[in-house]
Amino acid sequence: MHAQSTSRISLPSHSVQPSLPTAFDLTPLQPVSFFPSGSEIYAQGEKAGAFYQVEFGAVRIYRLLADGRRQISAFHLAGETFGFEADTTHHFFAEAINATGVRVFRFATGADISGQLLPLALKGLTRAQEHLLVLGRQNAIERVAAFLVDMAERQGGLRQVELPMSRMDIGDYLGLTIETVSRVFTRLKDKGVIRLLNLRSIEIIKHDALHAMSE
Amino acid sequence: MHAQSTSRISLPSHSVQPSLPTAFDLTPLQPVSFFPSGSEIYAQGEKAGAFYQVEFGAVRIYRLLADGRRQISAFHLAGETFGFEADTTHHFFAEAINATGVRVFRFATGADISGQLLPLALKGLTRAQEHLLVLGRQNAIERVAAFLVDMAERQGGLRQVELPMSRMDIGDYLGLTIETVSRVFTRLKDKGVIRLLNLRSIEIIKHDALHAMSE
DNA sequence: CGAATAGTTGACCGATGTCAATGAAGGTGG
DNA sequence: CCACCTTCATTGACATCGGTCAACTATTCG
Repeated sequence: MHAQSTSRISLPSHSVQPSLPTAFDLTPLQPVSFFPSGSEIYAQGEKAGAFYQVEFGAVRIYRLLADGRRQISAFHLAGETFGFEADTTHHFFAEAINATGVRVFRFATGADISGQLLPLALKGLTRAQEHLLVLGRQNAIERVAAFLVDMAERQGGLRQVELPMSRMDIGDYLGLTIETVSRVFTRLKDKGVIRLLNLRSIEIIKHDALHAMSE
Repeated sequence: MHAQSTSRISLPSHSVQPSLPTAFDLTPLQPVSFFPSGSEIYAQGEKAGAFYQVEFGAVRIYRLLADGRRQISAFHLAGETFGFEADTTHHFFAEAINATGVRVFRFATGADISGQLLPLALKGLTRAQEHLLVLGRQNAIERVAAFLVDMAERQGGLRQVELPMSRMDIGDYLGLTIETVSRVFTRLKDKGVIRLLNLRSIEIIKHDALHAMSE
């Protein structure tokens, strides 16, 4: 299920806002690796030694329990960076949710890139800690509302929000089952808070109400 | 409820294992600030500009929802470091759980300490992401078992484990109520997996069983 | 020693999970 | 381009785990 990380493809027409303060000079102009839908970018236990920036598409980061229960700790959209680890081993799985282009930055051992990596790591830490509040203390409606607000903000705050991931992915991110996610979507629709344009995109009708629900 | 961060106290007799690879040369020999039980070390919204190393005692990091629900994202024990933020503002509260001594490292704006901070941030990130799995996908017994295993490991893997925090703190860390935490402790005791020596310390009788429960 | 605080236990309830049936959407081959 | 099939999502009935409320017990601190 490994992606062919050799193929070079041209950049997509829609621009990607750079999340990095300055261009990385350690490895200039990395080629973009293409990962088909569902393919693995790296696996738990593998040797780490690079980080990754999404050019287009979307990525899920997750962990598994022995019996198959899955927790998605993060989604990464275009422009976002992931894959750095505390030691030289990956502690999580990374998979392409859709057809996804990823720029891989390998770093030579010894090269000091902590200045560039630290803000990214701290951002990720804050994000993870905020997600802990959602999983630990919010009910199903609040979780879904928080998720939709977050996705909307990361897409520029537009009314229409694209959800590149399945209901199962959303459930595994929010600590819910697909049935509960589906029921909450229906409730939000019935309340007139959102509209379901199709399975993978929604329109936020009452932004304030949604924001209030997410606490 | 602010602690007097001026008082200097002598180091405790029991040694503190350093979690920092090398001594921080930016601000050598920081005094230790003392925080009485329950006092605030910093608050959400406050200006950040330092990080903190626990000398003795224990610290809780948490966030609140508007209605008072609390999620503790981390406990920090002797030797551990906390308090760095993605921007110049604290996003969480930090409180002393018990009488606690903290070494405060202020950094001048501009000073590049990313080399020292990055490994700490990455460790925290991995910890937070692993905690997401617990909150998102594990039931009450598994959560408490995982908590006890973690506390035991952080205290050197001894049979006897000190729990410096209250049942309420444990509940707010694990996304459970105090009643559920208490019931799980009782069940683990009845199964002969642990013994309750007193309210704040337990003995692990069947370490393998406990580890298996935590998945 | 007594009051206040923290923890335990029990009865009951409700939110969310489980299991199952139905419906919608997307991909593939004719 | 359409029909079929597979996959994904929705909806309903029911079960269960953990929360809520309340009473009781233990511990700590003045």
